[in-house]
Amino acid sequence: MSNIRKVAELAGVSVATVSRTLKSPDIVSPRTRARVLAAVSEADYKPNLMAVQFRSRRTRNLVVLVPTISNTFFARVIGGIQQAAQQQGYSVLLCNTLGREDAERGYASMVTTRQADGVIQLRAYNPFAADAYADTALPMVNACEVLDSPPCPTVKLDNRAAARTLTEHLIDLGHRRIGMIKGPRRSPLTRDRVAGYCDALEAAGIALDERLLCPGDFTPHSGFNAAGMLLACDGRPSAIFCESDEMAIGAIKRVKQAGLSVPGDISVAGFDDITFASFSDPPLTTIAQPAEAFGRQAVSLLIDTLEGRCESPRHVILPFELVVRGSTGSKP
Amino acid sequence: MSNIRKVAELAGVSVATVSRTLKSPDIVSPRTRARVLAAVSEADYKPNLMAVQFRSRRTRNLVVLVPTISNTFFARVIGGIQQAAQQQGYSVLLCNTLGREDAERGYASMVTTRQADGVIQLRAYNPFAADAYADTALPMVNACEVLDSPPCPTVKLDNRAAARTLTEHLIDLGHRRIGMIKGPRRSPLTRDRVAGYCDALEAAGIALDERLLCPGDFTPHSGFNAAGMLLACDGRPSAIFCESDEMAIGAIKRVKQAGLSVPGDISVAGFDDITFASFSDPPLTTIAQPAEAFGRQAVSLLIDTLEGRCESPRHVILPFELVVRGSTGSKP
DNA sequence: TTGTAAGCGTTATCAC
DNA sequence: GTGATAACGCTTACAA
Repeated sequence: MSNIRKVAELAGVSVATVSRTLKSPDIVSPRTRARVLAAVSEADYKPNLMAVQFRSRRTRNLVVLVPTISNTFFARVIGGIQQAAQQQGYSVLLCNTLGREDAERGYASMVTTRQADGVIQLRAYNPFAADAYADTALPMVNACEVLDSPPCPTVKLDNRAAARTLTEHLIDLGHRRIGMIKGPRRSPLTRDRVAGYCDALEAAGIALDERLLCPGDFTPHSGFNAAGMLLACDGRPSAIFCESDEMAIGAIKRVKQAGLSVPGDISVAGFDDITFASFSDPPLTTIAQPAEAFGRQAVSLLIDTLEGRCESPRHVILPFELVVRGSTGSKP
Repeated sequence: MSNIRKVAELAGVSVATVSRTLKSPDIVSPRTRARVLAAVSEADYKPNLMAVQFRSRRTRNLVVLVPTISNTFFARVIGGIQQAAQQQGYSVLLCNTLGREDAERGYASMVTTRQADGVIQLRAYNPFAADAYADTALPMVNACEVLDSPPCPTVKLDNRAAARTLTEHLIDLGHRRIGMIKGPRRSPLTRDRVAGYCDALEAAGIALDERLLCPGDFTPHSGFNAAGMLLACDGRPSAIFCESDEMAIGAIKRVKQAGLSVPGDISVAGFDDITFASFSDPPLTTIAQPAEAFGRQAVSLLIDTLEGRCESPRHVILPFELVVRGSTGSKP
């Protein structure tokens, strides 16, 4: 493998001149520059980034922690992250954590061991040891999910308003008993969405029935199971609001399996607007989020933090949109 | 940030001793070891991996190039990769290429610039410059898709046999006009599967009708469109074999939209057995692949290549399984 | 404008 | 068993 020394020999200059030619071509004389560039291409020289990074003490790598990459919503967020990172000269190291905290910690430690400069988290969990960054800014940004503590820059949806909007849509269709398939209990995101759901009920004068709130884990299977619970419950709901499209797809399967029709007997709504939402039968009513924008904003926030430019807003709220398709209809 | 020198001072030993204590604890005296370890924890010392990698000239990072991470089949392959890599002390840098060759090249160049040791490709494309590794083994392994040239270790399915099995299943159900929604034309994977489809037709004495072969790009949308072509074709098929579950889900939507039932009027089969396959309505008949095994095998093959242990098999063929669900039925 | 040389943090090779 | 030191490939004062 050719290194800078070989190129220097080949061009008959010092290694410093080679380095300068490549970093700031305008400060070397045209003649030298030409000779060096010729030598570079003759030797097919590629700077050893391991050495460059080692010397400059930064990697320009960003770690992205994703709970499940096989969700098209997250995939779109990641697309936005990769695009923005590339534009700003950063690489992305993607980690599919599958919710395993040890995996998250392992990847986050790439920052403490200097393999990456910062972390973008798509889940509410702090992968760093409690006291590691007590004095300095945590090199981390949260997107999609919010993190209560420690405080770090965040880009999120107004989940409470979105959940309220979706619930109001169901109420407008005449539904009074509306089930909700939530995310995991301790998730701040779920907390906000449940609050929005409650807001809508209260505004419509509908009493909250705790039995209509079932927890899930965002997978189709959990949606399927939770829908089974709701169907079995005494005074079953005529509509179900799922906190993710994947759970909604599972819920629809369960409802059909019970011999009921969607939305004829029961309306089902989702959240995220994944690709399969419009291929579901019936197509899903859902909340669309600007996924790519999540990614781009997260990258900006993180790079601002890393490079000490913190005048930018620390919290970004992105807009949502209610997408009405065929899975919701008037109360029978 | 604390470095090895600080720890050495703190423990009153040389940096060499600190390094030895951490790398091979048994060659330092118990007393020294205890002192050093105390200093390590007091200073909260973490070795700077950038320096370690620089010195050892290996990163123990593997780049994984995935066409679309939002496919649950690929997500499972990646799960297998991450698990195997971690066991062998490697980290995974995941790249969602979205089919963009510049992105693939960009990530593959992490190998030439020494940011990673090797590449696992889940697509048939050589991201390295033509002549870069003329003499030495390409630090790359192909999984799922095969690559015709240059030759590199591969882990794949017997796609021809799998396609033949699936086609025979449809023939056994009485179908004679069987449409096929293929992948991109130039894909070796598609070539093999089309060959298996032809094998089955030929064995059953059914003439090949080129009009029943429609290309797609593995997305639900392309399946939807291709199914539209097949429905419009003169002498429309009574069964459609899709080269991916995602396309099958799109095809089912299109068939239903035409007022036809699946499998009542038209049977539809997929390939991959993604999560949504069993949540589709009707649930998909498909070919299940041992996704995690693909990942694990690819990692073994790559690490064998990187570490010069090449006695292991260069090509691994994994088994498939026909999963019959509700989307295929007897010819009406 | 160019060359010399120090230094980034670690590990390996020598001595002792 | 331990310490001094060179080396990895690059960048950047500083000197010429």
